[in-house]
Amino acid sequence: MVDNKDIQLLLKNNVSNNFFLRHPTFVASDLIGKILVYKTAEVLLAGIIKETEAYTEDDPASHSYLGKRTKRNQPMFDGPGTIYIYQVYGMHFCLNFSCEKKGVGSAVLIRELVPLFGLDIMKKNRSVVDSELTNGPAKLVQALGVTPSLNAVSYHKSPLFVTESTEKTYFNRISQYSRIGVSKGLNVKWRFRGE
DNA sequence: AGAAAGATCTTCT
DNA sequence: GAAGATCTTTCTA
Repeated sequence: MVDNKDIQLLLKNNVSNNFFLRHPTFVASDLIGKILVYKTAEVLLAGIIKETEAYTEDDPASHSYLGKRTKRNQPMFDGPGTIYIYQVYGMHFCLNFSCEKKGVGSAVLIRELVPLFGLDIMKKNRSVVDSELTNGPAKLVQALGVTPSLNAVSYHKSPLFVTESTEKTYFNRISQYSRIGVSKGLNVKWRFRGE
């Protein structure tokens, strides 16, 4: 938990332009412990990123496998930091940030947050107990009140962005696991989790 | 607590 | 027509 002064400080430490211009496994790992912020005229919400997954073009579990573009996955190719929000199972939405240079289809899925600021609004958006607010990719999207209207928006111009933590590392270590909910690509440990 | 089913949209076969 | 980067509710033990 942080107070108002802390959160204002956090807003000033945006990650650099080159942050997403790397292989998604590096980005996914480095995102652990950083702060995801959603700031609009109405709300200011933030959470510590706890779990992520990387997806690439040569990855059979990825929407961008073999570099194939579709109407849905286009934001994955639109340059580093482009927001990619897709719908899963017909009813939920998941948030990703595109990685690597424009034209390469890769991304990092945000899977879990530790709620940090704006808990009251998150609760209103989800009506569940605190521990269930943002512990899943579709849950955190709902808690933040993010909608697909942000899909394909560049991270630099969006109300949704990532900042450095002002504290030293929030987690003791980062563990790697196989990804969740996929039937292919289970040979790589591209799920990163702060413990 | 753990398993199963239901909700219902996009993509690929 | 089936499967999927999921979550919630309901059932069973």
